[in-house]
Amino acid sequence: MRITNQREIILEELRKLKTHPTADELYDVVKKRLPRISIATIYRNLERLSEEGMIHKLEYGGRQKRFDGDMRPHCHVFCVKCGRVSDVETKNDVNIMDMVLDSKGFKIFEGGVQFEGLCPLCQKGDDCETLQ
Amino acid sequence: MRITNQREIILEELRKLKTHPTADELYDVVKKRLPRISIATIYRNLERLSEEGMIHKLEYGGRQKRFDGDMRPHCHVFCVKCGRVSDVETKNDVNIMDMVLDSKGFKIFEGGVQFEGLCPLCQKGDDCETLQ
DNA sequence: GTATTTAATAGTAATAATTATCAAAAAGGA
DNA sequence: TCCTTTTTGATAATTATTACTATTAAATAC
Ligand SMILES: [Mn+2]
Ligand SMILES: [Mn+2]
Ligand SMILES: [Zn+2]
Ligand SMILES: [Zn+2]
Repeated sequence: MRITNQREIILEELRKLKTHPTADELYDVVKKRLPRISIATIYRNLERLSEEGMIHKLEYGGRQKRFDGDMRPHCHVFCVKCGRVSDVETKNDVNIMDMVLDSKGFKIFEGGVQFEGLCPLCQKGDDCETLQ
Repeated sequence: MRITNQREIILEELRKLKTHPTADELYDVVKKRLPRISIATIYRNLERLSEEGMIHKLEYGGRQKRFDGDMRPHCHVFCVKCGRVSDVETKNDVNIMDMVLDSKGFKIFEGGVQFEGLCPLCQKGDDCETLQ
């Protein structure tokens, strides 16, 4: 995979963020360094980088995918109201993959615990849906 | 909640299916019994039934929502290629909620294990994306 | 039983997120 | 440098979902 300037900066900015941004949220950040970048380039590269195993694509509830530059294994919680995602610190004494008894023919290569909840903002009753 | 004919048949057909159908997949099934039903009625009722806790809405970010008429607690695996969802049988000896050490201000009310993998069709290399 | 109110439906328009397309530019050799 | 391949920016197209609205059906009041 070629390391273009766009690709490098997208990865760099994603890694800086601890917010698990959506494509358009990351677009807003990257635009500050590359004002002429296209949203399509963001989508394309996030897809590509996750294929290459350099970032995580988070397909949790909510209508938008989110992305994570932190490749260390860890759990997430997502807000069922606004879709925000946060890391969760957990005890590390369970091997999830060992729990499977029957996967109905699916080849499983990843398993993780996901929590659902309300983010601090949504707990306050803020209508933060639109900020998502 | 009124029990209309449409609502009843949507619930009935969803419960028959073990496939975790999308709204449009269920639409195709229900149409056989109610040829004049609207896709909007399917969406509306699936939303309503899940609000009432009668069915599960399975949300995978950036993908079509899927629905499950089986309310017994169980785990799912979804195919990262085509989005199909299947039940996973698991050992039932872990209390996920006890694993949390720090949820960064999120109020957590549910936690579950979710698996990612490839469905039997996608393993064969079938381009089943369109059949989804 | 008929009138009035309320909820649900079908059909379709609007919206939001993502993906596809394509000509131009950039990257990486030979 | 010249040639080939990859990537990009701009935008069109698609997909999934939600919103809207006139009509119909159900429930309740009279
Ligand atoms: Mn994370
Ligand atoms: Mn299920
Ligand atoms: Zn929230
Ligand atoms: Zn598949």
